[in-house]
Amino acid sequence: MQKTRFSDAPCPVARALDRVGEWWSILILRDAFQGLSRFDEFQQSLGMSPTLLARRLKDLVAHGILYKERYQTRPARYHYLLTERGNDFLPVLAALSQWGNNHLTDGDVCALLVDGRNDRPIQVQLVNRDTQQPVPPQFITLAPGPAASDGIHQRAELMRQRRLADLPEFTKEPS
Amino acid sequence: MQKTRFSDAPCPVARALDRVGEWWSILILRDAFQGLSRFDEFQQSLGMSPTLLARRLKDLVAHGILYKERYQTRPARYHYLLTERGNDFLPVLAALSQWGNNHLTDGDVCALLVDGRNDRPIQVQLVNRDTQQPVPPQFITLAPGPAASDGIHQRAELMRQRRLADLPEFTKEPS
DNA sequence: CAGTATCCTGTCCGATACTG
DNA sequence: CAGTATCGGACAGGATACTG
Repeated sequence: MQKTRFSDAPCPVARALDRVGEWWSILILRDAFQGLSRFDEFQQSLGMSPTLLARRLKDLVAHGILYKERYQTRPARYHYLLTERGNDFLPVLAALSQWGNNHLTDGDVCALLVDGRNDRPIQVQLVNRDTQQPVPPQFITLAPGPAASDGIHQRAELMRQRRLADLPEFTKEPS
Repeated sequence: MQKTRFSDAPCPVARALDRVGEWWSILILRDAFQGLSRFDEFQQSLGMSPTLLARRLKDLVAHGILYKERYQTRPARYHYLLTERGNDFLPVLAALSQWGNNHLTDGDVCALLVDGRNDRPIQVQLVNRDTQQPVPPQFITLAPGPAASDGIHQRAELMRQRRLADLPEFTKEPS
């Protein structure tokens, strides 16, 4: 809305960051997935100023990630709910949460992904779209698509060769 | 390093954002996964000022996501490679990329996830960790872990009930 | 309850210039 | 090539007060 730094970038990652790149936006979405919907619920949970919260909510609504709905007429009460686009954001949150839990906590895990039907833990995984078979991360490349520039194509090809040829290089740790 | 806004937050998402919350950090990682490693490669690809790039690289190294290595002695040449922690970040990038491609492009897909062994497209999926079976997103809840507060537990339980009881609510689109 | 209106500050970031 | 030094602007974000 007010900022358009990467909104016209061809890269989907950059475009995504243009929509949800602000810290608070992602934390708001996290809370939305945990069931929060009202203005004051977000404010209390996140401890942010109403001004900024209003700004972030407005942006998320403008980008079609949340939508605002009046759920009560007298007095008027609103809540913010996830659109389909917003719901589709869950895997990002899941991946972020999984990474955070694996690498950034000291054993005090505080948020887990579970299947609400049976409380089984969930894991993010990368799978072959056709076969549904899991693919080890070291084989995956962020390949450029049709809209990418030539330079990117060359880089990507080089990277793929490297990863396939010399896998140990990519699992090596700093000395 | 210089900022510690959420570094002590119990939520893994918040902690993750504390490490890679800056726009450029994620874009640097994206490029790292595409094979870039040298300072000037990043700079040229991202078009950012050397000052800022140095700062971001330093942060990523400090957080153990990249590591700096001299690959040539005379003259000294360095490159930045992904640590294991950095490599584990791929699912996040994948999820972000998938979301961006599905929702934020006008058909001009520019980056795809593929299995480098056979060029098959990759998809991010949420699966049951034990059975490896895919779980539909609407059943997934971001449940609080042991370290979460009571309030969060209550919210989460409420959310789970809502999602399980009234699924249509969560797939509804704005009028 | 659900925000808006202001004011202020930190810092993210850009641009340019310079060094081993 | 691989950065550091410095300056300045824009804006995210904080704090407080106020309204329907």
